[in-house]
Amino acid sequence: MPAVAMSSHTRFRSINDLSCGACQNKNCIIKNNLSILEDSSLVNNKSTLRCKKGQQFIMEGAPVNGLFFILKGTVKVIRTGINGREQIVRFAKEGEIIGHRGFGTEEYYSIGAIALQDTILCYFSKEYLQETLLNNPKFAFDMMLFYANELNRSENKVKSISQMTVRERVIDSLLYIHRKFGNLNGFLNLPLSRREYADYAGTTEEQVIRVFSALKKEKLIAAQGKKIGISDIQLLKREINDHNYFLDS
DNA sequence: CCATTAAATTCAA
DNA sequence: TTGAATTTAATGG
Repeated sequence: MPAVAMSSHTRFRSINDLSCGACQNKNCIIKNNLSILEDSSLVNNKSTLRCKKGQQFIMEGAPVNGLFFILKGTVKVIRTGINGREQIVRFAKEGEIIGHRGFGTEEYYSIGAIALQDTILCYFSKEYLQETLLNNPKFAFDMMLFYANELNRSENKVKSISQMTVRERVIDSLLYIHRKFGNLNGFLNLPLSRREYADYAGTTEEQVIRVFSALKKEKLIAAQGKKIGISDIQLLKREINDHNYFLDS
């Protein structure tokens, strides 16, 4: 009789089969090209990694050997600043790529990545990726589109951090989370601490708390602990549009 | 920035 | 399922 802890939600679904063929992920570039890639050395040599919540699976400065795809869960990508301040570069969800330069000539990671929830990752080695990209134009094209989008988003973020006020940056962050992760029961479908909002918006935890309090008073958002609900998305959007910022991604 | 208090989450029995 | 322990939020100096 195996004494398994019942307290943790240990539901063993059919996640036993982690092969690309069994994957349900509609966003994954590899999954979407599986007709071409099936039985390729890339797919057959991938490895999977399970991360617990809060676990860091890419350390800044560690050597690069490949590329991670998220099979399940969410991840934050960070870069540590000069004073030890952690800047969240982006949040990533199922189907997205972590460690963008994993197949290039880069030798060491310039970013770190931490699981926000229990997460399953697929890991593809640099060698097989390079081989596959060289041989499959369609796959290479899809990858290029993904990278172009990321670059666009990253450039927008630079602008927002340098030109917007704290309040606008916090609102921008809320809208970004809403866009990307959507709502669940009227709350944003990704629980983040105020510190994480601060690290993403490029401000401090206190500032975020104060902006949240103001927004609550103005009935633009609702907050219960870590759960944030957006009450009036139109007004929020307008507030940053007036400062001539828009564009989705 | 830090200290205090209130509130929420986690953990283990 | 509960409540004690720990972490996180909120406020004011």
